[in-house]
Amino acid sequence: MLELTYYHSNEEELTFFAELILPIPVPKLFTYRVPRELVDIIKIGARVIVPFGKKQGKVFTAVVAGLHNTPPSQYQARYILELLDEYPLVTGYQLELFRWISDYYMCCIGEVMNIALPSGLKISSQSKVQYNPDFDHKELLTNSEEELLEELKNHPALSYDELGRLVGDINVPSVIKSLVGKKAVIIFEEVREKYTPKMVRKIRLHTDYEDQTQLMMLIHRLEKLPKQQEVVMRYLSHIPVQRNPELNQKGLDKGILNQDDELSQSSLQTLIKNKVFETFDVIQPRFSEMQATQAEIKLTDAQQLAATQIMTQFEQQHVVLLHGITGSGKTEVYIHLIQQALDGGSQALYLLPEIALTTQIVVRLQKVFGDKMGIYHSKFSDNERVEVWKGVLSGKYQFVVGVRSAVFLPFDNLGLIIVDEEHETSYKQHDPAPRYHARDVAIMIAHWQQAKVLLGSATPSIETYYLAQQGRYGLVELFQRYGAATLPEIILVDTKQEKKQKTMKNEFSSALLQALEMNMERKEQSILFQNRRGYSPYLQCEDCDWTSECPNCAVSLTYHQRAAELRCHYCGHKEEVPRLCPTCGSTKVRTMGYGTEKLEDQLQIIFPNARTLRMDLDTTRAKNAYQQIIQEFEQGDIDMLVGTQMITKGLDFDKVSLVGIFDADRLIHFPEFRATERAFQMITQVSGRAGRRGDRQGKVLIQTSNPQQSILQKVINGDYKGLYTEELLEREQYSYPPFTRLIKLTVRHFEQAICRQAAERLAAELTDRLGSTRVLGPEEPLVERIRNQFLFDIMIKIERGPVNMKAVKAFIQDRINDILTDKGLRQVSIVADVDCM
DNA sequence: AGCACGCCGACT
DNA sequence: GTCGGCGTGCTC
Repeated sequence: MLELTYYHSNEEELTFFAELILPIPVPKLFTYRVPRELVDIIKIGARVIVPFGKKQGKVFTAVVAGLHNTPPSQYQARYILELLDEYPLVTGYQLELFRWISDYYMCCIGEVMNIALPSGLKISSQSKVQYNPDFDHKELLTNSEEELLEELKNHPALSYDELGRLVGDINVPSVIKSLVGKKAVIIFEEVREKYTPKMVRKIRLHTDYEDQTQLMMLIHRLEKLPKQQEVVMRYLSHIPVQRNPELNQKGLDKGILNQDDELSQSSLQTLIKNKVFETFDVIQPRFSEMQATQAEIKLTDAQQLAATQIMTQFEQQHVVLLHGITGSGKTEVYIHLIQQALDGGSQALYLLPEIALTTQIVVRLQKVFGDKMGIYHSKFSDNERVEVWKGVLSGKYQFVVGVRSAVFLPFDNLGLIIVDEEHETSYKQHDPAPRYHARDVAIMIAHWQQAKVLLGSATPSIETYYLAQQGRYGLVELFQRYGAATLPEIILVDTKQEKKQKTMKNEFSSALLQALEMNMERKEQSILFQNRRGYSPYLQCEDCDWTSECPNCAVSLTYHQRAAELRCHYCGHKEEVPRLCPTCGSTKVRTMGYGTEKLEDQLQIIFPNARTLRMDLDTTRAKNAYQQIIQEFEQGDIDMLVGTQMITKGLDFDKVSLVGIFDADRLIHFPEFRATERAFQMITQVSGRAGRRGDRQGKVLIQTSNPQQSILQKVINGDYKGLYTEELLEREQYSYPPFTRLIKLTVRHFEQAICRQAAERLAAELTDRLGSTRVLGPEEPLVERIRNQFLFDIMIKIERGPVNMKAVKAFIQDRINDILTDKGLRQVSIVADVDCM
């Protein structure tokens, strides 16, 4: 008896449970039972496959966040089906990071994991439909059922999505449901490993012939078979089997032996059949193994000084801001510091905004770091991203250059993180959750791993510069342009005046036209910046004032001439261009305002001989289009490049000596508290594209209706500090960052009244506790309806200082939950954006 | 997020 | 009368 009791209790203790992160937006972990055979090998940070929900066969990939032996009291835990990793795929630091992000950015940990893991690491099941070959009651079927079944007969198995694409307007789920009832089809869950290593088939000489005598005999034996002999000789010319048997074991790409003629292919086949050669498969990395070719980079005196100052400041500070003007050669300083970090045995991460991570910079870094460097970019395939993840885990990649999401890679020994173009808003993820800021996350990670953070920018964000001024961050300045390059000359063109004098040609001032013409004569390139894509932002009828508007959103429809359609930039809605005014039938429908497309059009009319290119979201949608345009501009005989903010970063062209900026006023007067800062940053950035040439000063022409505006004066003088001082005063006066932290709550609903009601109640409840100075709104955002959902914004401002932000966020979350569970306010959705931008 | 269960309008 | 619409609530 005693013994039985003993065994029993022991068995209970041996039952282990795992706390799992599942990729679903639910604010909790899920408890699963660990099968006995996995108890000893399962580890925190490993991935597992678990069944989930009522549906048979539905599975998810989850990550183990904890292990214990306390059985849940409220429910029966289900068993983990499979363990995917022998070693943790997610490090302890990452789990801590996931938790921190979900707390700080007010989202679920599953949402964090979902964004953090490349999808190649997440296996999930998908319902598939298959034709039942035993079915023979065709007479029972309706038309649409028959149509669906026909498709299923022609394919092995299809998902609902695939079926939907094959058969136009059939309600796939409901028809499938009835087909299942009639036993015409079978549904099953398919689980598919997404990551597949790239395999190459190689051949090597059979081990027997590594022996010299054997090899000689073989060659002799092949005297009468010249083709085969030639193949063997060709192999030996690539692989000196005698001198280096290990090389033989590594083998040779099959392609190399039979690349030029097909006859040798059959000879090779025979040799393989006769066991002279053997084939084998090896995993090949998707990234070419590039060796470093440049041992060291030379720093100018100014760069060397900056590097030394940064290192000195790192002794006191965890974060240092490198304020260096465009073209001052910050990259060399970065490379130098990364090298130092790697030499010290730690890892390094170099973050860049998406559009700045170009081939130009990658090639430059590869020269120095070779195959020690991983690249993490959204344009890369899933398989490639999985390889970088695993490469960081295994230690293959000590250094990664990447975009925002690279902060999620499994580093555990970072020494240095560089956040270049620190002020860039694309570091903040907008949608979906987690709405994280990669710069701030990087600083958190560095804090845990005792790494240093270097923020770089020519135009730092006000927040960062403020912290540097406060002494919270170090500050190093680099104001000398690299080489003999000088800053461009910036000229303000008064469009109001030119309009009065009737010297404008369409959107072009005479000053800009003259400069463009001169540049063409000199065979130098020009860049024209207009931060608006499409032909014109809206159409308008001259007779009745009708304007083109999106049926789903509260915005105008943009006219795209090339595609010959009207498009909504918010929901993607498209419609045909009306020939006559839809309301009054007038023919006087005009394009109003202008985007990049219209500018390109007008350029071609004004300069019929000019070769122009356009770079915006519309021309760069294809996979390599961005790269192609850059290459064409660099190498082709292109005179002018018209583009949106895409052209502001990462492009270093030698022959660009003129930059034209349109509609500066629209940038400056955008109704948003960061507008001035943004405008300064953007205009300064674009201006930096000019005058990179050492021999002659570049020129920047800014078209504005009010050249007196102080921000433009500051741009001309490169007066960042002036801008900062002025901005800071405003920010303090109106309680904006850096003096406060912002949390924006967006309330959405299909009915405006319900949306307003929910928002008003939420705002009232928040104000009740936080006070009316801390809660603004609810207020209709600039676009008050998107995809037929009405929006209301509530802005919460919490002053920096002794405020428990955790408690504030918990309170806000409480109030949100209160609204969401209210039966009277069904289907309201509320999104929190912490540190919104 | 899925997905199933469950309660009210247009069809045999 | 049912079929199927989507609103509601749960998932270890």
